[in-house]
Amino acid sequence: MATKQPYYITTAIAYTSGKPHIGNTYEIVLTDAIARFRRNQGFDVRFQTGTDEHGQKIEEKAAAAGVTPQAFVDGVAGTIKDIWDMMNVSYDKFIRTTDKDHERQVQKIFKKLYEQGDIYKGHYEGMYCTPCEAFWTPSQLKDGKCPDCGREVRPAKEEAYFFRMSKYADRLLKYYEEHPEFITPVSRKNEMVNNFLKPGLQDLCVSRTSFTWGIPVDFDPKHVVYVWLDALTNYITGLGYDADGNSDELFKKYWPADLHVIGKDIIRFHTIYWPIFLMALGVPLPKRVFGHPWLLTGGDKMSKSRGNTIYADELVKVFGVDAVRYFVLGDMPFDNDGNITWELINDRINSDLANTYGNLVSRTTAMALQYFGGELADRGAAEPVDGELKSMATALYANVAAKMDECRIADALGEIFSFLRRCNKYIDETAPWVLAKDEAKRGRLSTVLYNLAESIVIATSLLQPFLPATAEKVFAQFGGKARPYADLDKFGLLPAGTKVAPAEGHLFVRRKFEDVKKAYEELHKEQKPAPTPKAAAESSEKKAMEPIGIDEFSKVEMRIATVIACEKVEKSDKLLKSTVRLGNETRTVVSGIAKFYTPEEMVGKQVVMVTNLKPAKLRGILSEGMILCAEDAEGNLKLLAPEAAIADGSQIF
RNA sequence: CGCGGGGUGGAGCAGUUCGGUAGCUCGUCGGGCUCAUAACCCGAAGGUCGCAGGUUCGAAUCCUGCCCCCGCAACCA
Repeated sequence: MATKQPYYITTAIAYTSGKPHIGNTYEIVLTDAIARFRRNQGFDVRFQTGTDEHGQKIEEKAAAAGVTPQAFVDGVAGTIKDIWDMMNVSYDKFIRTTDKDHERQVQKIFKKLYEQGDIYKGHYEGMYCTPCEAFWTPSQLKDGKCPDCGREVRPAKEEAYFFRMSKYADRLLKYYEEHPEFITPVSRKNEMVNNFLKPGLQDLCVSRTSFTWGIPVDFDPKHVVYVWLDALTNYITGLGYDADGNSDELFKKYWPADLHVIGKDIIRFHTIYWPIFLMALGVPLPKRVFGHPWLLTGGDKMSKSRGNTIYADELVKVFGVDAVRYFVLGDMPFDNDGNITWELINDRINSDLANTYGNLVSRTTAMALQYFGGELADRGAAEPVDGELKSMATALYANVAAKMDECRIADALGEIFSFLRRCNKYIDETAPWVLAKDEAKRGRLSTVLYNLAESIVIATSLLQPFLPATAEKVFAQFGGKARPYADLDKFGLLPAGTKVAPAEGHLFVRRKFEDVKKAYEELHKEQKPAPTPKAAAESSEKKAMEPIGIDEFSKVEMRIATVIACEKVEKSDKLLKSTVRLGNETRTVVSGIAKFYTPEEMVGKQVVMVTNLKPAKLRGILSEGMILCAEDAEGNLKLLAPEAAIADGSQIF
């Protein structure tokens, strides 16, 4: 191969609203493993990742933290990059949607699509309920009135730009048919076709006027470009795509992408909107989109409010980078969501990495050193038992590559570990410690150890994309070099006379779960009072608690109230509707505390209430205040109450 | 009837597209070995494949109905 074949692979860009958890981190590690594997196969790989930094949510978070949106995203993007780097991710480009050249291209793309008629100016249209601040379609109305509050609605419009999606639907369907591997796993394809394409594509809203933290539409600056046109185009702007036709060499070389790795939740955007945008731009479509499943904790989705979030850096502190990489890669099913808990990780690391792999390396090293001073040589004393080992070794690469081609990463690792187990069995079959007792069997003993070392080099070469740092350690012990993938179909390339070096400690340490638990608790003890300075997102959130003057505080009116009646809000699982007495006035308050208090418990309780909060309607009920609660790290809520009973309506200051 | 995913031995998962003896890893129990990280190797127990019908010579797999769990959406002032 004179020139290497290019291979362009990307992750979704991470949203900079906060510190990414292990589920987000999984995606980047997964992509890294594929990228490294392709490099080892001889592809000229370009691997791009980055951050998605615009949008209303970020604008709000930044405001809450008292910083500019730019300062906010700078902090979070830094945190994300730190985590990616910690995980030993070999990306070539880290793009941020606030990069100037990206922003400029998005504006150009928007304009181009507008000028050629794919984007048009329109408006949301519908029946508007002013108190609810919501649009309704005629079919949603109940007896011609707001389905939420039952009040009158009026026709209203809000200006926005739209992309004409339906125009390209037929071409997209044809592309699906001609490229059956485009959507991986294929089961998702039907979902897309049946749910979105067949019923007819709706035009997509591509601009907003309700917030400003975004890329302005240059010819109509009260609009900012809305999410997908901004975010998805990173894949081409990161290669230097130019809407006017002056694209960089990089773009010409690497586009179309070979693989977009994304979460299953955004498959729709990558397999419908993204290809359609590209068609409109006259740019070739990516070859494949892999929608990976999610990592759940104990079967539940990770979320901060649930308090079950697991972060990569915590896991790494306890287990090490490669062990964490191994777990997320090796234990994730292809099509269904995977499960991650501290106990599962520990079990997996102990049995696979420490027992099967680490111990294999360890015992082979020990015997080579003990019997031959570390010197390896195949003395030609082959026996029939060797055959099975060798044929499995030489077939391994093809099997692993086949799984990798299907994006079945866990299965690829499974192939390698089956082989490593076979190696352990080979030791038992050949019983080198028995051979060692008989001087006449010395040749055979040497051959057996040579075969083991050779097997370890082969397996480790294939493990390198998954466990890069570990692989380096093993190569350092066994001849210093990885085996080129082109040579993996041969057995016996390790030069005679290669010296096995003693190990520097164990590759992976076995741990009892109690010890892991202790380490975990230790970690959380430290973190609570003093957050690590590294967690930029968190520290910037803390900034929201900067000092305020008494004048600002006194704007908040808080009073004591007694709950005189309380019921669950129908069809909601978090809301309680309480009627409270505030001196000679009664009010209705809706609170999200149903998970922690029953209506019966509430009645008769004295609570602390914010009384001058703008009333808001929740689930159709007007809430005239806010009952104060304290929240712990797990998201549990406890009501605040006066230390002793006091008259309703009493002021708090 | 808002949308979607799922229910397979104690745990985590394959298998379901194109029906044909239910498979893997871990755990448990018994045995072997001692080079090795109480590791390794062999063997065993353990499942009416959520429930009920149906199609079929035959269903985890196809059809119908139902139950349960989870995610999204709405709601967390």
